[in-house]
Amino acid sequence: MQQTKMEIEKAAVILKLLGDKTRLTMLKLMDEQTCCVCEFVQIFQSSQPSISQHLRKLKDLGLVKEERKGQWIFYSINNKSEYYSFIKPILDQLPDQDDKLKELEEKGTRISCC
Amino acid sequence: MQQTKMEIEKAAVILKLLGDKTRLTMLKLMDEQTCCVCEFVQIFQSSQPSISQHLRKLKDLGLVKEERKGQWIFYSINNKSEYYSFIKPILDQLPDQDDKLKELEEKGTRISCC
DNA sequence: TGCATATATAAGCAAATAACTATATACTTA
DNA sequence: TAAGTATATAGTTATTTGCTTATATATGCA
Repeated sequence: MQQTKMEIEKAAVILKLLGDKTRLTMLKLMDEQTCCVCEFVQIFQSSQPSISQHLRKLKDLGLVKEERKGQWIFYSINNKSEYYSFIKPILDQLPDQDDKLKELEEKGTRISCC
Repeated sequence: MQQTKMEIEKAAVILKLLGDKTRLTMLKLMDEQTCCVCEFVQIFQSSQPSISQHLRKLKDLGLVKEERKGQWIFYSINNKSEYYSFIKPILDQLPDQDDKLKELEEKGTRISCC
Protein backbone atom coordinates (compact mmCIF):
# COMPACT_ATOMS: atom_id res chain seq x y z
CA MET A 1 0.00 0.00 0.00
CA GLN A 2 1.05 3.62 0.23
CA GLN A 3 2.83 3.60 3.54
CA THR A 4 4.59 6.82 2.77
CA LYS A 5 1.33 8.56 2.13
CA MET A 6 -0.95 9.97 4.71
CA GLU A 7 -4.09 8.16 5.64
CA ILE A 8 -6.93 10.27 4.38
CA GLU A 9 -8.89 10.18 7.60
CA LYS A 10 -5.91 11.25 9.62
CA ALA A 11 -5.13 13.97 7.10
CA ALA A 12 -8.65 15.33 7.50
CA VAL A 13 -8.26 15.45 11.27
CA ILE A 14 -5.00 17.37 10.97
CA LEU A 15 -6.33 19.76 8.35
CA LYS A 16 -9.34 20.51 10.50
CA LEU A 17 -6.97 21.44 13.30
CA LEU A 18 -5.04 23.71 10.97
CA GLY A 19 -8.29 25.19 9.73
CA ASP A 20 -8.42 27.73 12.50
CA LYS A 21 -6.77 31.10 12.11
CA THR A 22 -5.36 31.14 15.62
CA ARG A 23 -3.94 27.62 15.54
CA LEU A 24 -2.58 28.04 12.04
CA THR A 25 -0.78 31.25 12.96
CA MET A 26 0.53 29.64 16.13
CA LEU A 27 1.95 26.74 14.17
CA LYS A 28 3.58 29.04 11.65
CA LEU A 29 5.16 31.02 14.48
CA MET A 30 6.34 27.87 16.22
CA ASP A 31 7.83 26.59 13.00
CA GLU A 32 10.07 29.63 13.15
CA GLN A 33 10.76 29.81 16.87
CA THR A 34 9.83 28.79 20.35
CA CYS A 35 7.06 30.72 22.03
CA CYS A 36 5.54 30.74 25.46
CA VAL A 37 1.87 30.87 26.30
CA CYS A 38 1.90 34.45 27.52
CA GLU A 39 3.25 35.59 24.17
CA PHE A 40 0.40 33.94 22.34
CA VAL A 41 -2.06 35.54 24.70
CA GLN A 42 -0.67 38.96 23.79
CA ILE A 43 -0.34 38.29 20.10
CA PHE A 44 -3.87 37.07 19.62
CA GLN A 45 -5.45 39.34 22.21
CA SER A 46 -7.18 36.22 23.34
CA SER A 47 -7.85 34.82 26.78
CA GLN A 48 -5.29 32.55 28.39
CA PRO A 49 -7.64 29.54 28.64
CA SER A 50 -8.50 29.91 24.99
CA ILE A 51 -4.83 29.80 24.01
CA SER A 52 -4.20 26.87 26.33
CA GLN A 53 -6.99 24.91 24.74
CA HIS A 54 -5.68 25.53 21.25
CA LEU A 55 -2.24 24.40 22.33
CA ARG A 56 -3.62 21.28 23.91
CA LYS A 57 -5.29 20.26 20.68
CA LEU A 58 -2.04 20.71 18.82
CA LYS A 59 -0.19 18.80 21.51
CA ASP A 60 -2.72 15.97 21.59
CA LEU A 61 -1.91 15.26 17.96
CA GLY A 62 1.80 15.53 18.67
CA LEU A 63 2.26 18.51 16.36
CA VAL A 64 3.92 20.60 19.04
CA LYS A 65 6.01 19.88 22.08
CA GLU A 66 6.33 21.72 25.34
CA GLU A 67 9.23 22.43 27.61
CA ARG A 68 8.89 23.94 31.02
CA LYS A 69 11.39 26.53 32.09
CA GLY A 70 10.55 27.71 35.54
CA GLN A 71 7.05 29.01 35.62
CA TRP A 72 6.90 29.32 31.87
CA ILE A 73 6.10 26.65 29.37
CA PHE A 74 7.61 27.04 25.94
CA TYR A 75 6.01 25.51 22.92
CA SER A 76 7.65 24.68 19.64
CA ILE A 77 6.84 22.65 16.61
CA ASN A 78 7.60 18.96 16.91
CA ASN A 79 9.60 18.23 13.80
CA LYS A 80 9.93 14.64 14.95
CA SER A 81 6.21 14.20 14.53
CA GLU A 82 5.13 11.66 11.96
CA TYR A 83 2.92 14.42 10.57
CA TYR A 84 5.54 17.11 10.31
CA SER A 85 6.32 16.34 6.69
CA PHE A 86 2.63 16.65 5.98
CA ILE A 87 2.13 20.06 7.53
CA LYS A 88 5.49 21.57 6.66
CA PRO A 89 4.65 22.25 2.99
CA ILE A 90 1.48 23.96 4.15
CA LEU A 91 3.26 26.18 6.63
CA ASP A 92 5.88 27.03 4.03
CA GLN A 93 3.20 28.59 1.89
CA LEU A 94 2.13 30.98 4.62
CA PRO A 95 3.62 34.44 5.10
CA ASP A 96 6.09 34.89 7.91
CA GLN A 97 4.51 35.88 11.18
CA ASP A 98 7.69 37.24 12.70
CA ASP A 99 6.26 40.74 12.73
CA LYS A 100 3.91 39.67 15.47
CA LEU A 101 6.80 38.81 17.76
CA LYS A 102 8.66 41.94 16.74
CA GLU A 103 5.74 44.02 17.89
CA LEU A 104 6.01 42.43 21.30
CA GLU A 105 9.72 43.13 21.42
CA GLU A 106 9.13 46.75 20.55
CA LYS A 107 6.56 47.01 23.28
CA GLY A 108 9.08 45.33 25.56
CA THR A 109 6.56 42.72 26.53
CA ARG A 110 8.36 39.85 24.98
CA ILE A 111 11.34 40.01 27.27
CA SER A 112 9.10 40.19 30.27
CA CYS A 113 8.64 36.47 30.25
CA CYS A 114 11.32 35.08 28.00
CA MET B 1 0.64 43.84 6.86
CA GLN B 2 -3.06 43.51 6.22
CA GLN B 3 -2.15 41.56 3.14
CA THR B 4 -0.37 38.81 5.06
CA LYS B 5 -3.11 38.70 7.63
CA MET B 6 -5.65 38.21 4.89
CA GLU B 7 -3.66 35.39 3.41
CA ILE B 8 -3.39 33.39 6.59
CA GLU B 9 -7.06 33.88 7.26
CA LYS B 10 -7.90 32.64 3.81
CA ALA B 11 -5.60 29.68 4.26
CA ALA B 12 -7.43 28.78 7.46
CA VAL B 13 -10.77 28.93 5.67
CA ILE B 14 -9.51 26.61 2.96
CA LEU B 15 -7.90 24.19 5.39
CA LYS B 16 -11.09 24.02 7.40
CA LEU B 17 -12.91 23.05 4.23
CA LEU B 18 -10.35 20.34 3.54
CA GLY B 19 -10.61 19.19 7.12
CA ASP B 20 -13.53 16.93 6.41
CA LYS B 21 -12.99 13.36 5.32
CA THR B 22 -15.71 13.45 2.69
CA ARG B 23 -14.66 16.74 1.10
CA LEU B 24 -11.00 15.83 1.23
CA THR B 25 -11.60 12.52 -0.51
CA MET B 26 -13.83 14.22 -3.06
CA LEU B 27 -11.10 16.72 -3.87
CA LYS B 28 -8.50 14.01 -4.21
CA LEU B 29 -10.79 12.09 -6.56
CA MET B 30 -11.53 15.22 -8.59
CA ASP B 31 -7.85 15.99 -8.82
CA GLU B 32 -7.56 12.72 -10.70
CA GLN B 33 -10.74 12.79 -12.75
CA THR B 34 -14.16 14.24 -13.30
CA CYS B 35 -16.99 12.83 -11.23
CA CYS B 36 -20.72 13.30 -11.14
CA VAL B 37 -22.86 13.74 -8.08
CA CYS B 38 -24.44 10.31 -8.26
CA GLU B 39 -21.02 8.71 -8.13
CA PHE B 40 -20.15 10.53 -4.96
CA VAL B 41 -23.45 9.47 -3.47
CA GLN B 42 -22.55 5.84 -4.10
CA ILE B 43 -18.94 6.12 -3.05
CA PHE B 44 -19.64 7.74 0.27
CA GLN B 45 -22.91 5.94 0.93
CA SER B 46 -24.20 9.34 1.80
CA SER B 47 -27.42 11.13 0.98
CA GLN B 48 -27.65 13.21 -2.17
CA PRO B 49 -28.35 16.48 -0.34
CA SER B 50 -25.36 15.90 1.88
CA ILE B 51 -23.09 15.44 -1.12
CA SER B 52 -24.59 18.47 -2.84
CA GLN B 53 -23.89 20.60 0.19
CA HIS B 54 -20.28 19.51 0.36
CA LEU B 55 -19.85 20.29 -3.32
CA ARG B 56 -21.40 23.69 -2.91
CA LYS B 57 -18.92 24.62 -0.23
CA LEU B 58 -16.06 23.59 -2.47
CA LYS B 59 -17.60 25.49 -5.36
CA ASP B 60 -18.23 28.61 -3.30
CA LEU B 61 -14.50 28.89 -2.72
CA GLY B 62 -13.83 28.21 -6.38
CA LEU B 63 -11.93 25.00 -5.68
CA VAL B 64 -14.06 22.96 -8.05
CA LYS B 65 -15.97 23.67 -11.20
CA GLU B 66 -19.11 22.11 -12.59
CA GLU B 67 -20.22 21.22 -16.06
CA ARG B 68 -23.68 20.09 -16.90
CA LYS B 69 -24.11 17.28 -19.41
CA GLY B 70 -27.75 16.54 -19.84
CA GLN B 71 -29.27 15.71 -16.52
CA TRP B 72 -25.91 15.09 -14.93
CA ILE B 73 -23.56 17.61 -13.47
CA PHE B 74 -19.89 16.75 -13.52
CA TYR B 75 -17.50 18.19 -11.05
CA SER B 76 -13.77 18.50 -11.37
CA ILE B 77 -11.02 20.33 -9.64
CA ASN B 78 -10.50 23.90 -10.76
CA ASN B 79 -6.81 24.08 -11.47
CA LYS B 80 -7.27 27.69 -12.51
CA SER B 81 -8.21 28.57 -8.97
CA GLU B 82 -5.92 30.99 -7.20
CA TYR B 83 -5.81 28.44 -4.40
CA TYR B 84 -4.96 25.40 -6.48
CA SER B 85 -1.24 25.74 -5.88
CA PHE B 86 -1.99 25.85 -2.20
CA ILE B 87 -4.05 22.69 -2.03
CA LYS B 88 -2.22 20.66 -4.66
CA PRO B 89 0.77 19.77 -2.44
CA ILE B 90 -1.69 18.61 0.19
CA LEU B 91 -3.60 16.40 -2.21
CA ASP B 92 -0.35 14.98 -3.54
CA GLN B 93 0.42 13.60 -0.12
CA LEU B 94 -2.81 11.64 -0.01
CA PRO B 95 -3.17 8.08 -1.29
CA ASP B 96 -4.90 7.56 -4.61
CA GLN B 97 -8.63 7.09 -4.31
CA ASP B 98 -9.04 5.45 -7.69
CA ASP B 99 -10.06 2.18 -6.09
CA LYS B 100 -13.31 3.81 -5.04
CA LEU B 101 -14.23 4.48 -8.66
CA LYS B 102 -13.03 1.04 -9.71
CA GLU B 103 -15.45 -0.51 -7.28
CA LEU B 104 -18.28 1.32 -8.96
CA GLU B 105 -17.12 0.15 -12.35
CA GLU B 106 -17.03 -3.44 -11.16
CA LYS B 107 -20.53 -3.11 -9.81
CA GLY B 108 -21.51 -1.57 -13.13
CA THR B 109 -22.97 1.42 -11.42
CA ARG B 110 -20.48 3.89 -12.74
CA ILE B 111 -21.55 3.52 -16.33
CA SER B 112 -25.15 3.95 -15.35
CA CYS B 113 -24.78 7.69 -15.29
CA CYS B 114 -21.52 8.47 -17.02
C1' DT C 1 -47.81 17.39 -22.13
C1' DG C 2 -46.68 14.38 -18.08
C1' DC C 3 -43.57 11.54 -15.65
C1' DA C 4 -38.95 9.99 -14.28
C1' DT C 5 -34.27 11.14 -13.05
C1' DA C 6 -30.54 14.18 -11.33
C1' DT C 7 -29.38 17.85 -8.62
C1' DA C 8 -30.06 21.97 -5.58
C1' DT C 9 -32.06 24.33 -1.83
C1' DA C 10 -34.54 25.13 2.58
C1' DA C 11 -35.67 24.22 7.28
C1' DG C 12 -34.90 21.79 11.46
C1' DC C 13 -32.11 19.21 14.65
C1' DA C 14 -28.17 17.01 16.98
C1' DA C 15 -23.33 16.94 17.53
C1' DA C 16 -19.07 19.38 17.56
C1' DT C 17 -16.56 23.53 18.48
C1' DA C 18 -14.70 27.56 20.65
C1' DA C 19 -15.11 30.94 23.77
C1' DC C 20 -15.94 32.37 28.53
C1' DT C 21 -15.75 32.20 33.85
C1' DA C 22 -14.17 29.95 37.70
C1' DT C 23 -10.96 27.11 39.76
C1' DA C 24 -6.92 24.05 40.20
C1' DT C 25 -2.03 23.17 39.73
C1' DA C 26 2.85 24.25 39.40
C1' DC C 27 6.52 27.09 40.14
C1' DT C 28 9.09 31.30 42.21
C1' DT C 29 10.30 34.32 45.60
C1' DA C 30 10.02 36.70 49.91
C1' DT D 1 5.43 29.11 54.90
C1' DA D 2 2.40 32.58 52.12
C1' DA D 3 1.67 35.29 48.14
C1' DG D 4 2.21 36.05 43.27
C1' DT D 5 2.64 34.51 38.48
C1' DA D 6 1.99 31.20 34.63
C1' DT D 7 -0.56 27.65 32.87
C1' DA D 8 -4.14 23.92 32.77
C1' DT D 9 -8.63 22.14 33.43
C1' DA D 10 -13.71 21.99 34.28
C1' DG D 11 -18.18 23.50 33.39
C1' DT D 12 -21.30 26.41 30.80
C1' DT D 13 -23.03 28.55 26.76
C1' DA D 14 -23.38 30.35 22.07
C1' DT D 15 -22.12 29.36 17.51
C1' DT D 16 -21.07 26.42 13.76
C1' DT D 17 -21.39 22.30 11.29
C1' DG D 18 -23.28 18.37 8.96
C1' DC D 19 -26.91 15.57 8.54
C1' DT D 20 -31.90 14.67 7.74
C1' DT D 21 -36.52 15.35 5.47
C1' DA D 22 -39.17 17.89 2.37
C1' DT D 23 -39.46 20.49 -1.61
C1' DA D 24 -37.91 22.99 -5.80
C1' DT D 25 -35.60 23.16 -10.25
C1' DA D 26 -33.69 21.32 -14.49
C1' DT D 27 -33.37 17.95 -17.97
C1' DG D 28 -34.79 13.79 -20.84
C1' DC D 29 -38.09 11.04 -22.86
C1' DA D 30 -42.57 8.91 -24.08
